[in-house]
Parts: sequence; C-alpha cells; structure tokens
Amino acid sequence: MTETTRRERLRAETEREILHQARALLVGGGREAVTLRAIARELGITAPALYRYYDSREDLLQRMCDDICGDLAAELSADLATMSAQDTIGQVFAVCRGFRHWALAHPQEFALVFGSPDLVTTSCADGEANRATHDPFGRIFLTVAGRVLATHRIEPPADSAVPRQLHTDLVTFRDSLIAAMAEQGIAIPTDVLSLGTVFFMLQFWVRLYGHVALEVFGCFPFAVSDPEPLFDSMLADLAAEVGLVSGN
Amino acid sequence: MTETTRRERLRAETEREILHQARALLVGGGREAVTLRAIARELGITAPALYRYYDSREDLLQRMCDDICGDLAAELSADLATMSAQDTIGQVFAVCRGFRHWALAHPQEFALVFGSPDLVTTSCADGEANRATHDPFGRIFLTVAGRVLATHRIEPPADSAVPRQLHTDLVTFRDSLIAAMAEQGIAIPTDVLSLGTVFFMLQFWVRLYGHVALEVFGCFPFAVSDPEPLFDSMLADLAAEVGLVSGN
DNA sequence: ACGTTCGGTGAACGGTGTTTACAGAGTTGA
DNA sequence: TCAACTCTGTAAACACCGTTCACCGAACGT
Repeated sequence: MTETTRRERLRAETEREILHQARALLVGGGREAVTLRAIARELGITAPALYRYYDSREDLLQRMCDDICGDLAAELSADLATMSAQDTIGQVFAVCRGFRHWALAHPQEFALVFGSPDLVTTSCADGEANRATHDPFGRIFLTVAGRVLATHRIEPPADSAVPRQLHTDLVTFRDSLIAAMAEQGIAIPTDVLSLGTVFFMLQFWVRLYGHVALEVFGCFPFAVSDPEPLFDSMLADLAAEVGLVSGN
Repeated sequence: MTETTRRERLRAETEREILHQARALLVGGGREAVTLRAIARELGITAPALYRYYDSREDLLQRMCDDICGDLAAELSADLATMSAQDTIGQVFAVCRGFRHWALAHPQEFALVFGSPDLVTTSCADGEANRATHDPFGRIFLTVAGRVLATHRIEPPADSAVPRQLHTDLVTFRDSLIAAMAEQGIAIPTDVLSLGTVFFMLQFWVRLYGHVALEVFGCFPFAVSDPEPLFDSMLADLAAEVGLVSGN
C-alpha cells in the first residue's frame, strides 16, 4: 500500500513497534527507564539491532519527542473536530483545556518534551527562528488563534505598551505567522495582527504553559486539592484582558 | 567547634564533599551524569563507601535537592541584605529577578528541583499540606511578601472573585502563613490577608514560576533573543494588578 | 584494654550503551 | 537464473553503572 517493497513495509512496522514500546517504558518509569535493551527485549530482538534504526539512545529519545508532539496534536485535533466551527473562542478554550488534560494524563511525556533543559527539541531544525509554526502541536494553537482573529475584534495592548527590545522578534514571528496562516487558508488582515496582538499571544502562551508546567511538576506553594478552577480563572482573565466574551 | 568527636568532623567534611562533587556532575551533564562511581572517583574512594552516607542514588539526589534549595535561599538572602529595608516592594522584585537569574544560571539544578514529575521534593515531609512555609526558599518569598502586606495597602481581587472550590485550600494556607510570619516577627493583621489576597499570591507564583520554567526549558513559540523585558513587563503587570507602584 | 561502631575496600551480580565482526535474507540487475 | 549487493539481525566484547556482601582496620566508649 503505502510502501513499495516488502522490506520497507517490515521496516516501517518495526519502527512503529520500537516507538510504541519506548513510549510504554517512558510512561512506566520515566526517561531513565527507556532502555535500548528493554525495548529490544519487548520486541524479541537484541539491542544492537536498534542501531539499524537510530544512531543512539539520545537519537531515539529525540524521535520519540516528535512522535509525542504528533500524538498531542492528533488528540487536540480530534477534540476540535467535535466542536462547532462557528465558536472560534470556544475552540481556543478547548485547545487550552485539552493541552492541560493531556499534560496531566501524560506527565512523563510532558516532562520529556516540555521540561528538558538540554535538548531544545530542535524539531524540524530547518530554520531556527520559530518553533510554533513548524511543530504540529504549535500549528494547532496558531490555527485556532488565527480563526479568532479572523472572526472577532479584540482589544490588544497598545503597540506602545510592548517592550521595545521585543519588537524585532515579534515582527519576525508575525511574518512567519501570516505565512503559516495563509498556508491553512486563514486570511488575517495584517492590521489586526498588530504588535500588541502578537505580544498578547506570547503572554498567553507563557501563562498557559506556566500553569500547566506548575501543575505537572507539583510546584504549588501549598496543596491545591483541585487546580482546575484556578486554570479556568486564568483562561477567563486572559480572555477578558482583550475584551473577549466566551459567549459569542 | 561545631562537632564534638573527630569522627563526626570527618564525616561532615566527607558529606559536604560528596554533595559538592555531585553538584559539579549535575551541572556538567544533568541528572543522569550524577553517578555514584563518578562521585567516588573524584573523592578518591570507592562507590560502595557512599552507602555509608546515603541509602541509594535516589536518596542522594533527594538530599541534593534540599541542598540546592538551601543554596538558592542563601543567594536570595544575600541579595536582599544589600537592599534598603524600607523598600519592601523592591525586595519582592529583587527576589523574583533573583529567582529567574538563578534558574537561568543553574538550569540543571532548576530542572531537578522544579521540573521533575515524580519526586515531589517531599522536602521536610513532616506535614503534607504546605511546602512554601517549610522549605527555606519558599520562606524567603513569604517573608518579602509579608513585609509588603505589612507596609502597603494593596487592592486584591474581591473575595467573591475567588473560585469557590479553592476556598478551603486558601484558608488552610492563610493560617499556616500567618503562623510562619509570626515566627519571623512579621505581624500581619488577619484582615489584610483576605481570601482575595492569598488568591493573588497564588496567581503571582503561578505566573512567576511559569515564566521562569518556560525560559529555562526553552519552550518559547519562537526565538526570543532577550526575554528579560518580557519578564519585567510581567512583574509590572502583577504589581499594577493590585495597585502597587514600584516607587514607594 | 576490650568490645563495638564506623568508614572504608574488593569482589561479585546483573544491568546499561555502544562497537565490531559476521551471517542470512531481500533485492536488484545482467 | 545467478551473482552482487544491501539491509536487518546476531553474538561477543568493552567499559560503565547501582547495589550487595564479606571483610578489615582505625576510632570510640567503657
């Protein structure tokens, strides 16, 4: 079907199985438990055979990162598919809540992809500037954000309120953002993507990621028996900050 | 001096050296590089000897967490000592900036203490409810926050704006907060520690931790060449949100 | 002075990543 | 069809890891 020769089919199958077992080990015992020998054992082969598929353990972990990102993106996409296409604000909220739920349900995966100081995920690694427009998970965020911008007038911070040192970075991001949006058939008038708007998107992500990381890593200053209301109040704050009402 | 017998002195010395070398390995190669054999090699002893000091590698890592927290607290305390005792708001800002700078300068330590899904640091492990009032780093935050509350009138969110589900947790935290403050000689009238105030402190920490974690883990959606203005604008936002002006 | 405790060693066990030489099946082309 | 070649696997080996065990000598309390 998808592949021509028989060898290629078997190889793809094995590759899938390797990643699958690696994920199971990650979930069960964290990053340190993802062992070449353990993976091989589960597959009924020997450890050196894995070197036909990956350069090293580190390389395998890297590929697993991409795999995880893809799964997360797929899960969020599935959630979105069940929603009204009209309610673009609701879609943003759904993606945010979906991200949180995924992270809480998959703490080890989250720690690997979003909580490792060294490997910067490098992802596609073609350009270097923007991650979000390339990695499949980031694209979902930008898509729903773009749909809101295309359907609602928001009240972003004034451009004058954006720290000067961020200007060039924000402009660069805005450009690749418009390009990525256009690729998905979402036309954003360049004037609604003001510097203040892009700045707000950055702040939005900082707070979203921050809350989720805090919760996954259990770094609350005291025991919070149910952090969900805190999360929801943060989302409401963010929406209110730019004059969005969840109703319409 | 501090210890009576000669054996105790030597033991304390060795214990210090173990943690010191373990830290060096952590900084150089992350958690996985902290190896009993490598530590022993640096000390000129054999690996099994370390079991006279720690139950296991995991136990050693745990102690190292506490050690790191202590160092962070010491560094922040030193910063505070150079500041005017009057400018309590400036002290809060200094602690926040100090936390960020420490995290960026010590990413591996940060990842170990503030970015591990499994071991919840357990820290003192006596009570279970509140972490901040026990661990030395949390106490610094609470101290400077307490000083602001004792010297300034702030405009916290109304109690009615606090999600109902958080009430009991917040009340519990407030009580242990007042107790911890009193221990340090800071008297907080219980009426300034409204539910809204404690809620704001929680939100404050979420945003502070969130930004720092994001930066350490490099999870920006695009390349931000200098994130410091973003951090500073967040601090200004937080202060403005409760009506604090940095001047007085 | 004696027995005990403490901090250290060396050998061993099973597990790990990685390299090397080698074997066999799948594929390709004359 | 058959030879050349590529691809996927193996087995052995190396160096390293955490951990346990038996043992030893110096420091310690009585």
